[in-house]
Amino acid sequence: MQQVRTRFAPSPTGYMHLGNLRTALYTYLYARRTGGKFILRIEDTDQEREVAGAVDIIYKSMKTAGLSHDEGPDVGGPCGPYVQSQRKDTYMPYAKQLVESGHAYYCFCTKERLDEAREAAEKKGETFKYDKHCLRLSREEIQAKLDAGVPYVIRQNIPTTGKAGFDDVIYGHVEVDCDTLDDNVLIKADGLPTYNFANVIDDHLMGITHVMRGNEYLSSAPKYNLLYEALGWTPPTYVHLTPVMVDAPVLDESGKPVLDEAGNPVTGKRKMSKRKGDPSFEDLLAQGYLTEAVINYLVLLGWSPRGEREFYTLKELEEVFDLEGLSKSPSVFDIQKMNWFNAEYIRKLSPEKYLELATPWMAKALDPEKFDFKRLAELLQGRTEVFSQLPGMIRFLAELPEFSSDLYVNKKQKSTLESAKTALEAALPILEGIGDWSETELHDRVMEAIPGLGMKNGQFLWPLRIAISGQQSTPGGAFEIAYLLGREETRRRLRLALERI
RNA sequence: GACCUCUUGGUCAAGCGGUUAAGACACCGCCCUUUCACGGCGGUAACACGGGUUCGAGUCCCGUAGAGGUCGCCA
Repeated sequence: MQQVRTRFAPSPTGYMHLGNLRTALYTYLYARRTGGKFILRIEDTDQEREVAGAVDIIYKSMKTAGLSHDEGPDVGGPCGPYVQSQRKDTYMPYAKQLVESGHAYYCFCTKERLDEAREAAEKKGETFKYDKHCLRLSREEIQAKLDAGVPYVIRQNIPTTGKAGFDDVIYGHVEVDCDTLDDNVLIKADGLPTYNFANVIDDHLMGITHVMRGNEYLSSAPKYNLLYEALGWTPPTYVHLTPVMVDAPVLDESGKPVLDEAGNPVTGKRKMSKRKGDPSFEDLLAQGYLTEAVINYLVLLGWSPRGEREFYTLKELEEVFDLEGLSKSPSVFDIQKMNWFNAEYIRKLSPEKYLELATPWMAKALDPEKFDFKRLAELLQGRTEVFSQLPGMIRFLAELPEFSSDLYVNKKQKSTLESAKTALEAALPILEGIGDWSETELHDRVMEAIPGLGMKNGQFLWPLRIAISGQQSTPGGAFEIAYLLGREETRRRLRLALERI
């Protein structure tokens, strides 16, 4: 059997879409699973949209995601160059070949003429289709214009009758009437190929066996197959992947949320889009998501291993990924499940690794000189969903927040304003009598004193924690918080609380 | 508008003619507990609709509706 060759062919936009990353992931996994080759190709035939440094971002994202390619611009390979703008000269001969065989033709129509025609069609409520105007030109007329240097494009000559179709692994056989298809531009006036042409030529020349890409290409795939036929080539196996969606508030033209009769924002599903504020892979990493978690979540968004297992490393995915598990319908990116995956991966980190990753985030809220980050990290690890939440969780240690006395009242802990006051009054001397300010000392001295006060543990400890933290929930109990704050600050906060209660 | 595609709980999804229609996230309740979280146990919640085919349909076929995509000298 022929060796599988897959390719990921992004155009350099300056960031890695989550949808693109997932496509890259599936493409990579399929190659690895089958023992094939994974190729990276840069599709930069649109000179006007060039973004500086964008190609480096692609390399970087692929690298951090762990998707290593066997061939590509940076690592080379037998089918190079792997950047389309550097392959400029390879396309024209094929275009000319198609012109010779009647599958393509020169077109000298100006943009103005086309725009007018497009507008006119639109006004009549019709779909614009190029009218094959230039197909009627004689050989001599064409040559004359060419010699005169009239700008031209080369268009695909699509039959006016019959059907065009292709087979897709996910969607099966798809077929359309040729007369619904437009004569695409193959070679632009600047001499560079369009995507429509370049992808066919390059996929063939690079020996791509499985074309995996977003299903926005589903409607144009029949045209590509026509090209393969015209060139006498065997089409690749197509795998059209569903888009990654988000369920987000619908915005009107001015960017304001659309409201329903009740005044609630209307939400709707749409494709994820960086431009509309949805996070890219880089954004997620910057917010403190772990790449392993992102990969794991993403791979299951649109693909199912059909078991109950849902935790996979990249290595493990390379063993089990298949095309059969790919889904047909779009999937909605759910940040809650993403967070859950992230939290699970964070819990699995070694304490050392966690401390290392959490330190910069903790330092945004606390002075590392003044707080025991190691202990804090131990308390925080099981409670971290996303690292960016950390500063907000620990800021109270640096500065006591304003809080209402209502916080002292807790039914389950049997804590009332009165019992809280009693507890705090009793707590002060106990804490002041502690010699070694450690968690065990704090724990032991306080716990042995509570029964003598005729109180329940919760009745005493709840208000104590509230008094020194000012928050309903904290990453740790009263003893941990007291330890982290230190003797002086704990005493200061306790006195303050007694004044205010 | 035309063409193509899709449709199982709020979300991700299993299911490939016979199941009490899995599992996960989220949500709710209980337990554990000095808070929250973790963990354990339990719960609410789905086959878009209408016709067929069949002894039997979430699974096959046809309509309808809804959703997505395409209709660029962008990719």
